[in-house]
Amino acid sequence: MLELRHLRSLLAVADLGKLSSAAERVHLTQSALSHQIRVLEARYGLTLFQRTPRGLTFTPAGERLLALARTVLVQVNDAERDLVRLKGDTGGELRIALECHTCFDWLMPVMDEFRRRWPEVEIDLVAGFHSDPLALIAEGRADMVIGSAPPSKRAWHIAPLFRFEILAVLANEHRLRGKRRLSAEDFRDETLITYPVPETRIDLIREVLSPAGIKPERRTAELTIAILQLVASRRGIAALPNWGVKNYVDHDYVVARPIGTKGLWSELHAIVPKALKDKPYVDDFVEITRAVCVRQLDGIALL
Amino acid sequence: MLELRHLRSLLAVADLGKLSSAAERVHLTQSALSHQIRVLEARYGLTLFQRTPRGLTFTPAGERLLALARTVLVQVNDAERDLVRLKGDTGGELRIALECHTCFDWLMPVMDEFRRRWPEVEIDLVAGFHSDPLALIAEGRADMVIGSAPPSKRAWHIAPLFRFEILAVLANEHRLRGKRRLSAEDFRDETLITYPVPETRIDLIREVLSPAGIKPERRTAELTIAILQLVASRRGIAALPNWGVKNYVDHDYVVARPIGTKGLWSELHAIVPKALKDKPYVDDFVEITRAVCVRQLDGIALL
DNA sequence: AGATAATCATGAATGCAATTCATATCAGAG
DNA sequence: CTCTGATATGAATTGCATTCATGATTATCT
Repeated sequence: MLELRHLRSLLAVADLGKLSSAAERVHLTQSALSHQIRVLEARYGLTLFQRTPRGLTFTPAGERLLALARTVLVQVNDAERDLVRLKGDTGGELRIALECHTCFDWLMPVMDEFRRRWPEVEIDLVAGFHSDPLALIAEGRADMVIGSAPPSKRAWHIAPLFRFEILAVLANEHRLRGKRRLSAEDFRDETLITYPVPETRIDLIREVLSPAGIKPERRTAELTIAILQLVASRRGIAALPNWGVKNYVDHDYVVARPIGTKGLWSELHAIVPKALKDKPYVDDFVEITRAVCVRQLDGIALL
Repeated sequence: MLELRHLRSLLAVADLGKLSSAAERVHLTQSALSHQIRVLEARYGLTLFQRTPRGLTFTPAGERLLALARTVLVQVNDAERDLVRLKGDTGGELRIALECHTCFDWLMPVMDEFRRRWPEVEIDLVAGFHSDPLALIAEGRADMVIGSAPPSKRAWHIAPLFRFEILAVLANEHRLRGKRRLSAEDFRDETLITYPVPETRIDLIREVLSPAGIKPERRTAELTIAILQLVASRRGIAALPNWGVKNYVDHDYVVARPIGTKGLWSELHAIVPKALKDKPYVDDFVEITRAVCVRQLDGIALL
């Protein structure tokens, strides 16, 4: 008998293309998923997937079930959200403080979807950037911080969002453009163009340059596009998320290079006070964020 | 985690109002259903039903889940039907022969729904009434007979539909109207108004009157409404299904009385040749019939 | 009232089916 | 030809839904 569990698995396979990754997402082993699919196929006497050594692709029958999964699972989620609402304790506010400027790029669609799902929750951005955004929570001026590494875990509830690579961005004619990847040394005589935040908040400086004892000139700009203009007109180098510059690189406006031998990676988390942890809309915000970002941000990896 | 099994149970409870009957329909024990519901309620921290000693009624939360069940399960059925279609072997014809005239009353909506679901199957009624409808199947002139008791079980596949009571129908001013129930003896000096079919096909005669050696006058009419007119104008007594006369009784056009001490009950089955048994649309036809009839025919009991 | 007949609830035992574990198999890349 | 990364498979295991046996509750009948 068909169960939602099957549909959830199907959706995971569709999203990730491979049994092993899909299995992880639904908290099963690859073997379990394989068995599950085999049972389904036997039940209907149909092949649902074409097996290839690089993953699974859906047959028409598989597609039909997948379509069912998509519509049904959305309805199930909607219903469960309504139940939470019926239970009360659902109103509230969610004032979000950002640790990094680039988050703006994806936050708007997330907030739109959130407002649709939780009309009775007041969601807002805390204006401006602060040296210690976590303090904003402590002071009661924010409810959630979206930012990097979790600090103590004791006082806060931390929901992992995703990982992304920070790339060095160069002008097309830059002297370093020939290099496959940049090292700390390469930054020595360059001007670094950043958002106007303290050095400790800039991963490149904190993780790479400071340890190497390198302290390049700095110049700041508020907007990503302004930073890119400065880079393109050869005023210096920037370090930006891969998904933030992809479009500009694709259009040959600038070039991007990994930093260090393994690349410079950064993680984003949603941090809320323990008291908010059980508010149902907090989990949902995280879920929406992950879904939206994985869909429209190229080159990120969910945590 | 919510599963379709839960939604199926919910739907059964909604339809039948009682755990024990609902349990039967989903092939579980009453206990299992009770546990299942308790798990659901615990999961959402909500009460889904108000318990009364005469059954369960839905709370708003329960209603919400029930609404989900209704939409989702329809979609699941549609999808599964599409899968069957994708597998092929789905075209065909379904020529139905009726054993009793009253079946017309519910057959049309059933056929409408069937055509919607199986557009590629040609469904038709075999015209006219025949003394031995099963012979029509043998002769290849029909694919399904809807009628009473299964004859041999060897040669045919039999799907039970429902049970209903046959009531004696009297004019409002009839001399027998004072009696709570009618016995065979009561028919002795009456005229029996029936459809124009052989005596052996009339349950009242076969089961009640013949055994008692009573042979009343007969008069026939083709249409139910014509029979009722004859009854109302005191030309005789008729014996008709409870659901067929309910409306007329409710409007005081005629009165209806049970026959014999236990009432006279009849069963309807769908009979198909073994060869057709595995055609997917045959099962679906039966399912549609049962669903439509239980919804719009008052006083029947599914078999 | 008291007994009766319905209903649902509950806890422990059970059993089955989904899952895991360990391993095989397969295809393509280097 | 091996190594890597994927799925498949069979047997063992386990988790959890289900059953069994009984209790609790409440309306109905006498």
